[in-house]
Amino acid sequence: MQDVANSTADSKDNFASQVMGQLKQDILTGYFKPGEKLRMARLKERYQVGISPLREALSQLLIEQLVIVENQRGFRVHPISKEEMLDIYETRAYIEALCINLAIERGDDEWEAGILAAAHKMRKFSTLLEKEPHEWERRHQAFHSAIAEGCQSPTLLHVRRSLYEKASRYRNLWLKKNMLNSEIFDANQKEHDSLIEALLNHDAGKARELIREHLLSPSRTLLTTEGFE
Amino acid sequence: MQDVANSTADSKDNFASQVMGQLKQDILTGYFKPGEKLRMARLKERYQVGISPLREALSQLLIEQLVIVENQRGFRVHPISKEEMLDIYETRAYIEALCINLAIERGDDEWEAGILAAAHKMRKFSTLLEKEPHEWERRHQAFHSAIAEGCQSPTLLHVRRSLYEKASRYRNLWLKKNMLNSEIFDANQKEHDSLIEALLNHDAGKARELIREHLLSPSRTLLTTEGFE
DNA sequence: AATTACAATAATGTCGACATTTTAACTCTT
DNA sequence: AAGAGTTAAAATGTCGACATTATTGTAATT
Repeated sequence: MQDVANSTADSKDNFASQVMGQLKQDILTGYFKPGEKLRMARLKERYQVGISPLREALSQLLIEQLVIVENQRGFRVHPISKEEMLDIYETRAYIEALCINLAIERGDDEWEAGILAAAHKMRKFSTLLEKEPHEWERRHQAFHSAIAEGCQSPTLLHVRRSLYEKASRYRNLWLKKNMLNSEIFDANQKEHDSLIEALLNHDAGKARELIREHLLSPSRTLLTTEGFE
Repeated sequence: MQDVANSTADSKDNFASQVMGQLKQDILTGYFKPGEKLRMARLKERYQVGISPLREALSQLLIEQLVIVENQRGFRVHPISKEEMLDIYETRAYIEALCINLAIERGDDEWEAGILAAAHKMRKFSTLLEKEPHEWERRHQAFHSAIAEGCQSPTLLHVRRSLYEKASRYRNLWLKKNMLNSEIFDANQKEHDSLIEALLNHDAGKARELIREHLLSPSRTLLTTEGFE
């Protein structure tokens, strides 16, 4: 609940916070390409702010490892690599499995209800997948978040969110290739159903196995995609 | 290896990076108390830099959740609480157990050698514990890092490091109370020995159990300490 | 005496300007 | 024509200054 300030840039926040949200989106969605130089003059013009808030925003993204900096040579978008992708996805799988494990231990009726509600909203939108992929991805993420939040650990959920964002750039590459592939999409839906079943049955072992496969299969597809190294 | 810039403030780095390291230390060691207001004039004087690098450094610590910000009301040191402490320690225990699990799977002879070397340096220093507690804590941390690095996952190790830093403020409270308690200290040493034994035997279950106890027992002691809420 | 209204004081967030370093372009030499 | 050395242009990192907002202190009213 403490991260809500990042998701929607409230006008009450300072420029740095607002710019940091927009800049993060621009990096995650690929408007700024991996490795690309982030020239101050261009950023100033795009976000309509001075240098100070820009540098503050970039300093934050530096910690989140979405940009890199070289002294006197400015900022660049953090490069992508197969090695980093595999490492992020692998770690994410472990963290997500951990969240689910704890959620099954600690989750109550409200938790289960939240999952079913989120799953419903996601399914209802599946016909609009091609028209509004962004909104679909949002609901997909909300579904998985509803599951993970059952662990009730702000610290662990913060780690999870950070890894999700780092993985976003890679997933967006995957989405561009596989979004319209209905075979893959249907298989994905089935995986969600199986996962829900395992969760409601409190079958932690099965749930861990399913989430691992669900998260890692895109990374295997991405390995064969061009645009790395 | 990519985080090395943070540990020692190289003169090649810009002011923001250097100040961020010093400020982080000052927060972790308690020079700036939890909840304390961080007035710009004071920070300017202490670190001998202008406002711009200061705000960049604070922006980074904001993401690391070591400071908080309220619009037009400046920065404060992130407050501490029993709830946060328990959550951080609990999460840390899971992450550390995960690192150890993977390290036992993936670790080679060099990994085992590194652990024994770090353990030796730590033991050799145990007689100087009272004179130079800071150096002892450094070696203690190096020992545990040597173990965890066997997981060979930069992403997971980054998460681990971040949690270690967040926990530092709480551990420093603990150290002030229990550093000179030789009974606790000796028990600690024994826990290290048992852990090493389990690691060399590739007994993942036992190692997980030991590290969990090793990490969580200080948090239980801290629960009874004054200075919270 | 306590509370509200108001004034003065202080602190923050942002911008523009300056010095320094990097990058690009150009000339000259072999 | 290719490469090294030099010069011009551009970009970065830092500081001081300004407008805006919060905080403190004081006076007036009930």
